[in-house]
Amino acid sequence: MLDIRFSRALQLMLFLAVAAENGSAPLSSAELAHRLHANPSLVRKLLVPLTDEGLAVCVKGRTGGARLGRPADRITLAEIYRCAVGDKPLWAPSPGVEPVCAVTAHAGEYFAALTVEAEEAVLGSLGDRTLADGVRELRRLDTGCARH
Amino acid sequence: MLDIRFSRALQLMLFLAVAAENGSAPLSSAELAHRLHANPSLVRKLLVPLTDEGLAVCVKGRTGGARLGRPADRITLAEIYRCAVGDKPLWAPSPGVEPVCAVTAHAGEYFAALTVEAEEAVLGSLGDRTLADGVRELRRLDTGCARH
DNA sequence: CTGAAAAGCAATCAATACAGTTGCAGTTTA
DNA sequence: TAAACTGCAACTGTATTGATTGCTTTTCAG
Repeated sequence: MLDIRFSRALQLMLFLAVAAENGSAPLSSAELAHRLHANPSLVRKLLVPLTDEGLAVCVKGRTGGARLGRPADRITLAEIYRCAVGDKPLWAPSPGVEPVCAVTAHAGEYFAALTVEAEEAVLGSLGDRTLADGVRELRRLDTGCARH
Repeated sequence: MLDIRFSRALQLMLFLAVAAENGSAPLSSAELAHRLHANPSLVRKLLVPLTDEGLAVCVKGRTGGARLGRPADRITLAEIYRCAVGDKPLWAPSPGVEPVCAVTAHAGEYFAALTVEAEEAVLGSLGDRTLADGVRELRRLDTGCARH
């Protein structure tokens, strides 16, 4: 399954982060949609879990829009990941019907433990990076390229 | 999407591992299919990448079937994972069309780096465990349960 | 106070990856 | 030589999820 939700959510938060740096007004879903090449309604759907967790804040009404819920250096990519994929496990277990032997009886259990461990590894790697780091990295890539 | 290929491949290899321990004949795809509650043809499809990498060996003809390609203590779960999911990245990037600003220009690059790092973390966690460890763990879970 | 501009939300459509099946050709051995 | 396998290609079905549409509600500028 090609899941692009994390990628989308990350890009969205990066936009909000640079807007926060510039002190600009909240970004409307239409503005974000344009930058993401997506539909405003889709952007609002992506924002739901992010606002639920306080990573973003949406203000309604005219002149409304979205902005960061906290400073970018206090938002980790692990948090964004959790919002984007929700409770979906990293890997799905094969549909376990009645086990046919002693070994398979606990295969589901074993696999679940593996999944948890792998997810922790992923979150660990993402937890080391903040949104502010991401913005810095993008700028570095950009200026590095501009030199050529 | 919920990808159950790794789970299936792992179960398959566990079956082969216990068969190897018992010194029994190669397991036919029909036998494996029965234990996995699947179709023999589907099992053979799952076996293709595993045999390509030498983790399993399939012998054709009457009395044919599948067995481990190496001792179970020299097969890591990371190898099984790689076979099961192939080149599919852990996360897919959002379809990157023309970037609209300097920040997004390298977002794909940045995201790819994140993906690689996360994949390495996952493979690291899986690389610590061998198939033999898995069999031991399943037995432990089984006897632990039987005591109650 | 009123209209414009925004978010929020529900229903629905559409693309696609993947699980699963069928059928047959090739191979080996009892 | 026939049975019991694997190998392989083509196909179908379906669930997930990306994406759209069309509303209602909220807020603020003028």
